[in-house]
Amino acid sequence: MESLLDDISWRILNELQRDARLSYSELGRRINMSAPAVAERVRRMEEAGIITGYHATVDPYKVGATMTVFIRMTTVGGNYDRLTEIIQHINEILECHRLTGSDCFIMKAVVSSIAHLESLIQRLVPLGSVNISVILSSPVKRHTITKPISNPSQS
Amino acid sequence: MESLLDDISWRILNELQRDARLSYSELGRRINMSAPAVAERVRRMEEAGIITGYHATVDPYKVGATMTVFIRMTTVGGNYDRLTEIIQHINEILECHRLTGSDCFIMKAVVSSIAHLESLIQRLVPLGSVNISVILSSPVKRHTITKPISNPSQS
DNA sequence: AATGAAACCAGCACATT
DNA sequence: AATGTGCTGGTTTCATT
Repeated sequence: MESLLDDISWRILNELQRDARLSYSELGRRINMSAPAVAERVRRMEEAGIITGYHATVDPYKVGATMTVFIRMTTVGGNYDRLTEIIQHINEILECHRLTGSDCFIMKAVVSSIAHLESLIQRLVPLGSVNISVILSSPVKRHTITKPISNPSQS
Repeated sequence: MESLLDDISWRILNELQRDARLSYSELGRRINMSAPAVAERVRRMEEAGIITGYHATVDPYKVGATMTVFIRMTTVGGNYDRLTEIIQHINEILECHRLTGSDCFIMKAVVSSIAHLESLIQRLVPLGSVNISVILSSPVKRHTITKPISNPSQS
């Protein structure tokens, strides 16, 4: 499979995944292209939905959180839709994904204390079985999406 | 517990978590403050490690990925350090966290095909037991970190 | 710690290739 | 689709409060 993007666009994506606040002129300098040309490529990637947004990353531990946890949940029957609705409004839940396998959902959440974690669990237990794992450390906090070097064979 | 940040800084964080490419002047307009004042607050939050970076978000499905998976792994003894070392260099692994509980690690990875997934699993199985769940959908893709309204009681 | 002024530089639109 | 130009507006520094 060929990459869907050319090398120049991948270089732009690499730079913007590392630092989303780079100016178009600085971006142009780094990849040897004029600022308007870079801006036009970025605009097209935004329009195509390749770039979905630019987000400042906040360290939760610097603003009051003491723990980040993964919550694995299994719901039954009617609680399924209720859960997806309820978790939208729980600020502590940063992500929620529906999965194959025996865990219906996995969520990442930040809490400020054990008491806070307990109150969060209390809101979820009526909707299914809840299993909490606390993050001890993160060997890979974030890795940027890169151009595939060459994809493994596929039929 | 009082919030560690005042309301103005929280408003800046909210805006920058939503759109990291906002100019200081636009930011200033939104929160009724001069551009240099906003820039100075942002600079201090960066310096304090509250803002750890600004990142463009790339839709993996628009650049060749067909699946996002969670990989849960348990290692034994000597493979522990080897695993943390090896996963640093696997581009497909976007995140890796060490957890309490029976799963030593949880990772998020993107792959372009089933064959690609199989080759990724092949690289990991020598290091421990591997359990894959495929993301079907993401009811919460990302939620910004917000000011705690009032923390639950804690001793 | 915020403001306002000024110098500098970036963004944007347009004409050109 | 990239470049260069020129105008508009943003960023940054500094003096002031």
